[in-house]
Amino acid sequence: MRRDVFQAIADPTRRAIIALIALQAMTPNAIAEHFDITRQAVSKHLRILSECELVKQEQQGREIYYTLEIEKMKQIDKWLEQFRKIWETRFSQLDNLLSTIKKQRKQ
Amino acid sequence: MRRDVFQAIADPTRRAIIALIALQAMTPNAIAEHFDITRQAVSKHLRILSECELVKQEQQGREIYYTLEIEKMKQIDKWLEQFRKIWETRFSQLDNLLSTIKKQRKQ
DNA sequence: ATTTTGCGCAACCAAAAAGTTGCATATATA
DNA sequence: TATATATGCAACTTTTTGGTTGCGCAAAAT
Repeated sequence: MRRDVFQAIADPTRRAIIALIALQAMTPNAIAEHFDITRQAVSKHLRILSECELVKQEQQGREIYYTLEIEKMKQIDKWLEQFRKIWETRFSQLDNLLSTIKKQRKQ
Repeated sequence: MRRDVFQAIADPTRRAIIALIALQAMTPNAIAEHFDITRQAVSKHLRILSECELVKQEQQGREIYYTLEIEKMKQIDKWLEQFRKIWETRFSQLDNLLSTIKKQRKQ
């Protein structure tokens, strides 16, 4: 089973769950109330998020609170780094171009 | 068909293609040479990337060069922003904690 | 003019994903 | 103790995905 962070955030429901529990730990039932799908479907999403270590569980009596492992999100940030470098370079190139034009106009 | 950037980067082959053409525009055949899949499979991936506007095509005779629309990648960056805020807050909280401990040790 | 090459598109297939219902289990509560 | 609640797990269904092969068309090369 191919389970990575990128696959985890591919599903819009999962992205919504992530954003939801980022603010505070929640139980599957509480999460399910925010969506039009059954609790079991939410549970499945949570299992996928667990499998790629994006969430962790905290048992509290018969309730299980799910919290976001925000550190794992940095993995996406890290992958994005290479592109951030490119768009920053392009921006500075544009910046150079603009200042060159400016100089030429002064002459 | 639900086509967004997050779904586009879910597939590892697609992520590799994105990284590949980020550096320079390439034709489907040239891209396919980097992988163990057929040109048609690459073509399909390129179509998905096109549909969510992550790549654009440039016809040159019978060849079609695919280039990355790097601006679109910022959409992921933007989504990540909300979490970046959280982990930066946590970091500064840890920072506060550490400096508090430091102060207490001095007393 | 004929052949080769580069490409997209359609049909098909197997595997995976996303959802459902039903059930078992453990913890609260009456 | 009996009942209600919170959850996970298994079986099943439908849709989506990632791949294939086979085609047709247009541009290059021969």
